[in-house]
Amino acid sequence: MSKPDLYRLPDLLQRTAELLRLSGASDFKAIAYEKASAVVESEGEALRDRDSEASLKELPNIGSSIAKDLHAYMETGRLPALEELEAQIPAALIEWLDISGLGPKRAAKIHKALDITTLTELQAAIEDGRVADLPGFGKKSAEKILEAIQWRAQHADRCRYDEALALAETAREQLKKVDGLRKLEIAGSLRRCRETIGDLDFLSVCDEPEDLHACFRSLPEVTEVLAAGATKSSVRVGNGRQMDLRTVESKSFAAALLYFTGSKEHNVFLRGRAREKNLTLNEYGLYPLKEGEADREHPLPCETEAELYAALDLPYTPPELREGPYETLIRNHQLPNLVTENDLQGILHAHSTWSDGADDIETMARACLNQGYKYLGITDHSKSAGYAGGLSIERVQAQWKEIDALNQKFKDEGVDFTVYKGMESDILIDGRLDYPDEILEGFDFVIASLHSQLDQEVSAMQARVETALRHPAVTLLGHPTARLLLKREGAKLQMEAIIRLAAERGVGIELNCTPQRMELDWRWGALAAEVGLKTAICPDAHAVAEIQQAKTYGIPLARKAAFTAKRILNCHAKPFGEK
DNA sequence: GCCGTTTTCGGCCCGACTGTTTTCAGTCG
Repeated sequence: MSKPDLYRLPDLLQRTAELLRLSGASDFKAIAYEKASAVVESEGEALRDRDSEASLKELPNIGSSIAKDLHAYMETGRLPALEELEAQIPAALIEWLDISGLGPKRAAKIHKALDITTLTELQAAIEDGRVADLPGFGKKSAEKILEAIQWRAQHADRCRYDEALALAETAREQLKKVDGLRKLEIAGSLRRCRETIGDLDFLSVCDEPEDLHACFRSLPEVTEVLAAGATKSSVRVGNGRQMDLRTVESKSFAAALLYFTGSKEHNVFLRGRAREKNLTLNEYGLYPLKEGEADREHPLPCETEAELYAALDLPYTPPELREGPYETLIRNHQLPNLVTENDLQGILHAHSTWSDGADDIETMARACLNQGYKYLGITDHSKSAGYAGGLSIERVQAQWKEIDALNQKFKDEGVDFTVYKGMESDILIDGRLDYPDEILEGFDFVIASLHSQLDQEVSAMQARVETALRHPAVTLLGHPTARLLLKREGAKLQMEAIIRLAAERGVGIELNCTPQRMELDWRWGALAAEVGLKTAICPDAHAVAEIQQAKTYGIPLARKAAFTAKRILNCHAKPFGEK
């Protein structure tokens, strides 16, 4: 019998937790499964070495009950705890948990009282008044749930990082005008630089909180006010996003910023750490514990997040790394020194009018020069990309001549700037590249990318990409899955094997920072660091205006994926060595 | 369900807001 997939296991445990909540079990029992899910995820393939219940039980947060379950899974590919729950609770009910305002308790209550399981039935039950009549519910609750169901049907529940960033900046400009505003920061997943954002969170200190909140609730983008309290306002804006504004006292700002930046898991970690130090942490501050109670009279004087981390004997953890498997590195004061904007030396991966770019090579190059870069690596499309004006061999050779002439021109002008001859070559259906080897050898660097036939079955797709990675001319693998955020899932690849092979071959995997792509996905950052994978921050610029994507989106992505400047080709003065 | 240098029982991170109540449960972050 083949071995069960371990990568599915964290999801199955997560699902168990959700079903437990719906079944009315103790919330702590559900939390126990969530913790187990995190442990299993961080163990990865190493879990296979634990082939007995006893050795599984040695893992943190795995007790005898879950150990038994995990062992059963490894033997049979089935999780008994989950199967028992699935026998009791209809699968459709899990969807109810995606309805904002409807949690597990009330979902279970409606389900049991009215004997309904689908969202359609739920909607009907609200519309004919059955939900409002239930004890503990009312007209208003029912209406809110209905609105949430309808909204969910209309909007995706997240937006891209770039959209959220633009929205946040616009709101910030307006709020800044309020008199008495002393501090205003964006927190939440946007500050953590997630590639997609659910809600936007603002945190403020203000002498006139009522004015600030009134301004917030009347921003032109606001379509609905969801909550209007003295220190917290929630609104819905045009693109369907929710925005929250909280105001705190100045002395609580650092603790609140930490708290509202999250992630939830990181907060739990920090609170646990505080307990270890006989302290307690909440969004108002860090307090000594006195006989098990917080001594609220004597908060530790921390004005910045860095001081809070220091008080917990931890290194300052950049927001980007406040999720993911970094707790051990944080504890051991071994966080990587993340790349910053100032490390970027040049631009790699840009298109010109030779293929589907809007600007010619010299225009692109001079724009890079003006932005302080030392080089530009032009990578137009290869000949199979007919839709994008891919270059024939003759046109490649003509482009090389133009680049040589341009480099000579810079030299004559006494300008220290280089244009590198690159190519974004399609990876053909069988893994070959788009030109014969003697042409490929003529480039300074080659990015191999998937652009078409993305629905190949897994093993063929895997072989296709691995073949490309083994080609000696390949410098970088471009946007590995070719996903489009919130639109297209992308190619199904076994990314771990690809990252390991790329590192072994000395091939990098690009960080494509067009906001629709944002991959290599940051979730692979820890593995990439472990195997020493290289990368390049690639704006995939099709016009001068898109060069800035390297800084605006690329740096956040690279930081979130835990890259140091050293492992990033275009953070070096000579990105391809002395070639 | 997991955990333990006061604990094998009784904790488990904690506060704001809302709606349905008339003191609090549920949800969210």
